[in-house]
Amino acid sequence: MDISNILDHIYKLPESSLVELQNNVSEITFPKGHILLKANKVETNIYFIKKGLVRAYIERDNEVTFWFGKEGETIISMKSYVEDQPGYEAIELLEDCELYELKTENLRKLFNEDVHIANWGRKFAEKELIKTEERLISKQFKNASERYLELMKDHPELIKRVQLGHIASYLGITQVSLSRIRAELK
Amino acid sequence: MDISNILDHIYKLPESSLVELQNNVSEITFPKGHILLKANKVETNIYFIKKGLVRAYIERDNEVTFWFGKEGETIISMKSYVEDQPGYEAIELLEDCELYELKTENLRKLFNEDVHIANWGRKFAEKELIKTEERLISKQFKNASERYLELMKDHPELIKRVQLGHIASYLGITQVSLSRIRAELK
DNA sequence: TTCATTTTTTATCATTTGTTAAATTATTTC
DNA sequence: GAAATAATTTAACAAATGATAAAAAATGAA
Repeated sequence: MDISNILDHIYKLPESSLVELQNNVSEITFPKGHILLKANKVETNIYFIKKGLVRAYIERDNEVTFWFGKEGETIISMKSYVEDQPGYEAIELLEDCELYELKTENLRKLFNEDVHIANWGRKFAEKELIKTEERLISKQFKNASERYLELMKDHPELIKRVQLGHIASYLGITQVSLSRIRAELK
Repeated sequence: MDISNILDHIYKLPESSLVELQNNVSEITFPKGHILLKANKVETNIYFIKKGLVRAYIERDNEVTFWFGKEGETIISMKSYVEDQPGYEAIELLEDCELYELKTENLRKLFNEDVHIANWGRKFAEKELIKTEERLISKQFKNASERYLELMKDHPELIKRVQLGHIASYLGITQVSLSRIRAELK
């Protein structure tokens, strides 16, 4: 997936602003298993996924995956990006990845200089917010089995590309529970 | 809580932009019990709470409260605001309220004209996003009793101002379960 | 292919949360 | 303040999910 498509898909930018943003982006690749981002560190970049699959997770006694990112999506440590503070999450590459890298510092400059890019940044946060809000509500309304069916419906490819342990923790249940749910659906 | 404090607290605005925003805001009051916003309707305003307390909820067979707003906070139907589509939530006033009203249409104009206001809007969405993300993670990590303790710690005043049925549904459990949890904590 | 390792499933029992109904306590209205 | 109404707690049982362990299946490496 091309960088201009990714940027434009978030919010339609005038050509000059799009070019300005693209000028600050560089390409980089990492192998499967690479830890792109460690917890408790301020991350100074954001990334757009050209190709591949990643997960964001938090480690305590257990390890909880709370986000998957695939082609076209943005990898961002919200705490770093918004508050310049260390984030709680780590990012692991689940497949070999081709990424576009953008320095947060440069993006901030563009936010202050270009009203279109500022609105692009606003739209990005707003869309992420709606997605997160919908997940929260889904968690409040639905039991584990309903949430699994919802995920199968909305993101069938994830089930194929990601191992069940990660899916289970994303759904907020144990792997054993997910296995049981799958067995009951047969 | 004064409107300039509320606006400024989200993101420090230059005086001229602050005035510009304030010029589009009017005051309005509603009594306790008033339904400010109905589900499945495009809401054309956003509100800032000068005084009072509200909740956002969704109705299905049961009724689930997923947000409380108090002094200084912003009442917004994200679906309406971001996508111009009917929202799923209703907003009920839990106390008599004094609100500041701002037409989404006017705000959108300002976003396109004033880079500071665009960044103000960006910061607003980003901060809401972090709050929502933290709630989602709390839901994924903690059991009901831990979530109740967390709420008591972070928002002790809510427990006093809101009846337990609403608190319970906010926490994602039944009122009976919350009662049991409270009994066990004694 | 074969062996070793990892992932997924199955089974059993424990714990948490849900459901329903009734009892108690608090609040509102007259 | 008394009666009516609403909110909260308690109790008993049901359902969902967690924890642990072992078996089965899938994957990867030599």
